[in-house]
Amino acid sequence: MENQTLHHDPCSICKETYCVSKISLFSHLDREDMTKVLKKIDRRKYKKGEFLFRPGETAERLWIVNEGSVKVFRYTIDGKEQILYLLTEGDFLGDLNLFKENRYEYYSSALENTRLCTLTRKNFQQLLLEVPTINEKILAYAYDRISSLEKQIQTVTSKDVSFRLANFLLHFSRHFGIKKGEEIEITFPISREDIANYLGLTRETVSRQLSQFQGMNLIIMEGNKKVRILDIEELRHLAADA
Amino acid sequence: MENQTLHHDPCSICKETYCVSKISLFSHLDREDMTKVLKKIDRRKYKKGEFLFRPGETAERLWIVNEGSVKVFRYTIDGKEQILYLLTEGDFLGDLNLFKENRYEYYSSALENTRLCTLTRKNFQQLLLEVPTINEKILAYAYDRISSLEKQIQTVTSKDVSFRLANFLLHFSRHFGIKKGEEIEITFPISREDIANYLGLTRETVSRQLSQFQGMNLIIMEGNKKVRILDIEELRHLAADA
DNA sequence: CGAACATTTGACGGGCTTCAAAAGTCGTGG
DNA sequence: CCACGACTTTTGAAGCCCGTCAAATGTTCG
Repeated sequence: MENQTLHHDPCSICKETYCVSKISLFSHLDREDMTKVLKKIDRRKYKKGEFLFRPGETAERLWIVNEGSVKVFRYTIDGKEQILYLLTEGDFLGDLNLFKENRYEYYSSALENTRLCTLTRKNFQQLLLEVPTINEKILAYAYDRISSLEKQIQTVTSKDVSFRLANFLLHFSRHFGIKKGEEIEITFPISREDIANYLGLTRETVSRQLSQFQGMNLIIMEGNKKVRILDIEELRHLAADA
Repeated sequence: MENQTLHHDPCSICKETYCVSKISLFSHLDREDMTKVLKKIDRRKYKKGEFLFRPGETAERLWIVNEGSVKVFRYTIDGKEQILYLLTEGDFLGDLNLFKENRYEYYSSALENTRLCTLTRKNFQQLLLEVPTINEKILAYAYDRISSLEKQIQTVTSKDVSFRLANFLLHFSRHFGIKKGEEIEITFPISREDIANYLGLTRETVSRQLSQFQGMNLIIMEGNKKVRILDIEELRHLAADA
């Protein structure tokens, strides 16, 4: 057996650094700086449906998704959920809130059982002083987030449901897709209703459009959480994704 | 006459610093730093309809609207304009593009005859070194822009046209509104079609909803570019604006 | 295995889009 | 300053698509 070094299991080290090394904010750091970050981190577990925070609570933490997924949402005037962000492994949340004293304006809850790494405001600010390169990363991230919101606006203002849903499927296939031969298999952490709330539609409409995609041989649905993409070219075409 | 100091007209100084002092990026600067900025600025005029830039052009400038207004937009798959930003006096554009080497992904054109102040990439980067406080302002600005995009998503995903348009009118009354007694008078730089493209609707729908607002005695329309708001309370109510 | 929950499917109604035409507005040149 | 033409806006009518409500089917998890 290769157990000689079990007391020094590389995997335990690996796991320790895990949430830190996989987010873009920190992934460029060397071993030494990485350790500085690690020491400041709290680990938390949330069960499916539990809230990370609610509107009005003071924003005090940087949240990093280590395992699982999380949604960020508000309610529209007609009482429907509007999902703004879907976060998965390596995504983070709350960084910009730490540059001002302020309160959350939306809800966040776990979509499945989820592990998070968090940094308090104090620790985060201290870190910025110790490792100034993180500042640049934050600006780059803000820029990405703006681009993605701009894209989401373009998606949700479109009247065309197939366009919206095709965009959604492509977006998710990049995050969750696993290539299996010609096909791409996606396992969603979210329900039809969540998809609908993300796209500003109803669950029935999402359901109908997915069935139609299946009828067109673009996808095959397996159970409620799995989709196999058969014809990604045609899906790209529908999504006007060049 | 009060012409003794005409050779030293305070207004000419005022005008020189104008575009610089009125944008949030620079408004906190002292006289000395302000002068550093001023020296680097180019002034440009654009006629109504002229393009500031188009997709694919390299992003090389920070744009500041000194007088007039500008729209930033893309086209949807069905060939309709989707307006992302409407900028007026004191707004600026292109700052985040200067942190990366990149190209514009949208169009920008003048909505009326417009004066702009611009800074080249080189001058902007030099300025950041000379006046580091500007960095913080940029992050604060990015945060605001994210908030406003999030709000726009909430607006455009709403099915309710009166909600969307009420939000739009309130948004504009803050920028363009002039209080006249009980009323607020707004002079739009944009057409009905532009409003529609901003809200993801058609010009007919916007037209009909404005007529309905007029019928409800919330507004009075005068010509095509002027609206007087009679009952801002009810408009706020419709916009779910607390 | 069964109950709670999620998804699918169908039928219907309403509101926005589309197409079309009329009315209004704006700018230009005489 | 007025008149004309181009353009924008308004209004009307019809059609389609999504939302809503309801019921059936499927799925998940204790």
